[in-house]
Amino acid sequence: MDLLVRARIDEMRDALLNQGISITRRRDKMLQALASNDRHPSVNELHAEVRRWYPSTSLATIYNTIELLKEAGQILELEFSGAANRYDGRRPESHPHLICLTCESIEDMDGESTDADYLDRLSEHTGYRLVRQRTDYYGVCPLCQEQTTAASD
Amino acid sequence: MDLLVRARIDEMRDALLNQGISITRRRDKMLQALASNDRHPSVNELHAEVRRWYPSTSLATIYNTIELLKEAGQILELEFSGAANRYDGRRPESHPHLICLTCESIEDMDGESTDADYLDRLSEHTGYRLVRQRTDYYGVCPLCQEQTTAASD
DNA sequence: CGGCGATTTTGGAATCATTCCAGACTAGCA
DNA sequence: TGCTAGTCTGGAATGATTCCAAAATCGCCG
Repeated sequence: MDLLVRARIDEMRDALLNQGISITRRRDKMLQALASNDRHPSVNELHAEVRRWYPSTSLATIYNTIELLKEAGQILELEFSGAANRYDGRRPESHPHLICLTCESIEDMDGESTDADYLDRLSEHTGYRLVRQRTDYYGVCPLCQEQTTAASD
Repeated sequence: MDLLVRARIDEMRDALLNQGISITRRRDKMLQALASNDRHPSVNELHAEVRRWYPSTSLATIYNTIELLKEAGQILELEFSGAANRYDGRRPESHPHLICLTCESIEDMDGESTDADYLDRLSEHTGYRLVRQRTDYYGVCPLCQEQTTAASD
């Protein structure tokens, strides 16, 4: 397994333990699923993955674990109204994404994450006590562009 | 009525007419509601507003009109998964918002909107054909901070 | 004015992600 | 083995959004 993935899993594990939350088998599988998947999985995808090992796992457990991870600041939630939310467990700090409106793929964009300093400065300026940022770009990914072009020939 | 509001209503009206969409009485009220409300109303709030004039108006009509406005590029939709979507009919181009996690208020942030040039340059760089951007900052607004402080005394 | 076809609107049902909850289960420990 | 706290399940509840067929309305022409 990728060293970075393993490191990330440990990071999440430690963060949960620090909050007095135990790492059950299902939770552990979920951390693995999150750390090793860079496609920003939905709850259903995580559910399917954990089920491969523990078939009795219910959806509620996935939602529950996501809640715990959010409280520990170890997961980034991308909200959508029409479709299911998507999650980034690899980089929990705010960072920009490229979202394809056609195939619903989501990928991390180059560029650094928003750091606390920046939010602090902006908090000063706006009067808000800012805690996170969301920056996403919507469009059509290269692959979907190709397929559209091909289809119209 | 504010001149800018009136101008904005005309702008939306023209955009719809250009697409061959007629301005019915309900749609007209909805344009007024959108142009004169800077709180980023939800569908329910728009519904309530239009109902003040046409009490029989159904929710479906509001959703329907929003769809038309989206197609005409005349409204900005802010999606949320837990809560209702919110709409900005005053500035339909992508621009950043300040969102209060406590009272759910949303306000426009100072600063210019994302212009097409910027998206074009980023499209070049990423390979995506980008059409819009979402940038929002989440935190606690000044008013809610006050109230928290007061309550803890 | 009266009727006609096209568009709009209604109201209720359907969908679907998410949340809630009560009861069943499990792990760790005495 | 039995206890307790924490976990998990399965299903029901919630709520925003979408869908759809029937009713209402509009613009237009005779």
